[in-house]
Amino acid sequence: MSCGERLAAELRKKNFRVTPQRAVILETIAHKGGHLSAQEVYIEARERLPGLNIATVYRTLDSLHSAGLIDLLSSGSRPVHFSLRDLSNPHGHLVCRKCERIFEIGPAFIDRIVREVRQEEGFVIDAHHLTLTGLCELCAVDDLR
Amino acid sequence: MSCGERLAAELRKKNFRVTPQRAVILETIAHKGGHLSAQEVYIEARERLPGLNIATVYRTLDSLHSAGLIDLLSSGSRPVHFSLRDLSNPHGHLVCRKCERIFEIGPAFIDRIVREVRQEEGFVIDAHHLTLTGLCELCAVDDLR
DNA sequence: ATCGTAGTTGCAACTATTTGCAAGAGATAA
DNA sequence: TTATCTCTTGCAAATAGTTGCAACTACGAT
Repeated sequence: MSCGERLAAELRKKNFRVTPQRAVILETIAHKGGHLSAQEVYIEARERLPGLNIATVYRTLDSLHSAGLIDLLSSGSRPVHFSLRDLSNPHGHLVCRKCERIFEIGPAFIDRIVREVRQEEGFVIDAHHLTLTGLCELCAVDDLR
Repeated sequence: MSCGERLAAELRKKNFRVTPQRAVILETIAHKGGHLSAQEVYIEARERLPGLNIATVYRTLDSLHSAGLIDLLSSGSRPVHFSLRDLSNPHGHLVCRKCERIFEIGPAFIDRIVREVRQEEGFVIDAHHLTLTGLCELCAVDDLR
């Protein structure tokens, strides 16, 4: 299924409409790859759709997120970042609060955590956009003061 | 150890100074309980320290957080909320993205997740301020469309 | 008690994000 | 195709959060 088809299908499910703004913003995120801030998305996307407004970008990012098309990485502290959801590879992020590096958690382990939380608490975690903060291996050693 | 003594001890460790602003802000959070936004902290704290500036509040919340005195709840989407760190009860939060309710994860289960992530990934999650988003039991049922 | 250093604060300007509202435009049915 | 119903958008104003900088002050050294 193409990117555009998925966009249409997922938005419809939520009773959201398919608009040029949404398509351009999703394509921008898909094309650039990695994690982008709302402002970065705005700057990129406006080149392809000049009249685009920043308010629309924020609202669109919200919509795309609740439609499950993009994930967000709220690394504990400030600016939330957005990335294309990769259906074939649900993964999480470990954000080191010291060196700020971001590590991925693989699908297998994510599955395990999701299963455990569902069993213990009856809560279904979103496997996509699981973000944990803490200290990476190296920084943890340093932290023993 | 009193609240003031802990403040002093923890700040010193990080080479942070003990100031009236920091004391008032920490007391405000301790006194109100629960989770407060930066703006709420500002409004409350300013009553006890009239000249207090909003920029100071943001900077202070950062400092108190990195000193480990308060935790933050960044519920996936917008405004970050702060709460006093309860040393005797490290816990996490499950935020339902549908009904927005917040559930607590108990210390025992938190410990288990922390241990598992350390084993599998060599990453040491902060047990305080572990926040997961997803769907609560009720909303998960609805979500089966 | 006084001094000096470096961390902190308040201020003001700036950037980022949200909101209300009227005009615009997808989707569905006729 | 046209009408119609809502969802969306752009705009502008409001709110939230950040930053540079000079003045201030906690606190260890003298």
